[in-house]
Amino acid sequence: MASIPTGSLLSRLTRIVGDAFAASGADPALGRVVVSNRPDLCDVQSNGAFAAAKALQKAPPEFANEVAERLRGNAAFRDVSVAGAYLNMTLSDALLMEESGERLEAIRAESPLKIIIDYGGANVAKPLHVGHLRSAIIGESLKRICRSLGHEVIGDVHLGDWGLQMGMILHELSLRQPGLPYFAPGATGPFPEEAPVTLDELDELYPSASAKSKSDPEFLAASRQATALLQQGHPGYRALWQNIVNLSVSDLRVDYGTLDVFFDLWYGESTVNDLLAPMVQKIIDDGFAYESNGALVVDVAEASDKSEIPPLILQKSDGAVLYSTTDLATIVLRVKETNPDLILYVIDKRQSLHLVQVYRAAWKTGIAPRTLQMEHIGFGTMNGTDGKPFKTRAGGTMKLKDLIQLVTERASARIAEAEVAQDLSESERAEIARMVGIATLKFADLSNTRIKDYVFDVDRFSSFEGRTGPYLLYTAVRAKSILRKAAERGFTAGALIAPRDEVERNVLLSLALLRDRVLAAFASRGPNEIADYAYDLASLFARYYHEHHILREEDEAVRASSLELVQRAVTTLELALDLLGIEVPERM
RNA sequence: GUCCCCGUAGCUCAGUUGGAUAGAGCAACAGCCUUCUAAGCUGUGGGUCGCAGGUUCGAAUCCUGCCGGGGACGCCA
Repeated sequence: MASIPTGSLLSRLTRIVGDAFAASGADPALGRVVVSNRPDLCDVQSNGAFAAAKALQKAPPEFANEVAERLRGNAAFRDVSVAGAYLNMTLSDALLMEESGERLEAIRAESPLKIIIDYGGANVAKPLHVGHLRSAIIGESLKRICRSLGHEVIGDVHLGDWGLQMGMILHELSLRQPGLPYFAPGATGPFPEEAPVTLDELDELYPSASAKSKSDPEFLAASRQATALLQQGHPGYRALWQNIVNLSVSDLRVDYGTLDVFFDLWYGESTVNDLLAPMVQKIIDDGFAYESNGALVVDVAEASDKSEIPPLILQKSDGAVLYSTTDLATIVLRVKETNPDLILYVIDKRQSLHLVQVYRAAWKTGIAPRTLQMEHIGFGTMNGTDGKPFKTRAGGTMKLKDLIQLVTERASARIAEAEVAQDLSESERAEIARMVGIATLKFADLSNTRIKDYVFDVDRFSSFEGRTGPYLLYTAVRAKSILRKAAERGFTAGALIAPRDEVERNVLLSLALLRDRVLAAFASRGPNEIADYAYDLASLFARYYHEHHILREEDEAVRASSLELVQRAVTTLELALDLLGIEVPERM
């Protein structure tokens, strides 16, 4: 163990065991090492002996014992035993101590990928509501996970700013305030710099227009026409649209900022407007598009499809484009600007068919090289406790702002009740309350499997008990508090000594598994793997500091080692939480 | 109708890609605050993994068929 190992703990052990498998004539891939599901027996195990023995036509226990014998000399293990044909390994203290450092650099990709993550899903002029929460939270976490592996990642909010909803708003405004200069026939400007409505008015405008469009066909037709005019460059509509976008984006930045969600690009569907016509023309020229029922479409069906995949619509019969078209043009732009290896679309799972159409059309028409991977990172619906899509108690749509305020207020109340951080200023306590509230929301979301619907229970989430974001923060904050008090007393961390008991050992093992969990989370695009890990580590650590009073420890070497362990736990826990997009306060 | 996703403890959810005795939190019950923050820690009880077949040395996990829930299926996003 002289050289600094690279990779994760399990990949390193898999290499060792794989070599032993190979030396016994078996496929080294069968020597895969996993965390033990029998922690009473061992730390890690390899189950490949069954399959390897079968291939070699040997008795499984015999093969397992042969491999075990080869492994017994290795300094990585304190003990290697065989049960049936399970290969059970207990790690050496030296290995545990060495691997329990954070060392994320050991798993950085050798050839980093260029990745674009398309998340957020905000629509201009529509307030963010709880339905937007998941895309923002999952996307932000994936962005951080990808970056931690050294990939070059660009997060793009991809605003919905070019579709029918804009036409509805423009038309509604033209009815309410027909005297505005934007609507004067033939007007070419100059137009006002500021939007003619406030944010509050805007919040009310879309729901109102949307409702009208459902009951009033004339209104809908006029909205469609306004959409088409906007897209074709009507000067007044464009000016008004820009004013509304600016107003809305400034508000979105605030909300996303409160959530600690940060985008590198604030592009929207409109960004690619100038690319649309040439793109469509080229698709026509190349023979991929044809007219069908008045619309211009591209076939994307394939012979192997289990059900019929309808063609992608490039242009509606009224000449307007829709999101299929802007999504395609967005790929044109992304290939041109970034030439990514991978695009992740963090979008509601119900849009899977749409995305399949887009990928296929992009590959087929040559817009995307075949080497460009595009993946739909779908997620389930956030439901209320009744199992139906989440609504407020009054039955309305809950705005994200209101939800954030709600969890923040609960956190604030808890801080006051617990009488903590009373020496801090009001604004500092407010910031802590925000962090606790955001941790509540994010951990609740990210600890669920992405693809499944989940129940959003405000009462449960803001109770802050048990397996919650606040629990993780609390554990980390207490650990930090120990370090702070140690520093006040002049105690310093020192060399780790061998773990004294199972509790301490379990913390070391958990710390050593961080890199494996990050790799697993990347592979599955599943932040919940990190969320599970963070909770496991936090609860093991909580048990540890309950059982070992660190500052009262009189043996200096033990105390220094314990402080080192606390330091590693804090670093690792904070890192895991950071990958989830969760910030840890100093106090709470 | 066709296709996709889901079904695990009373409730909300995990389950390391096929491994041993299926795990957490909440709720219930019993302990622990002159001791580094009790938003905590320890313990107890609670399961035909929707049902039935199949593949395998081995299945909550893979295959088939049912049952139940959700979703998608060309001019909304």
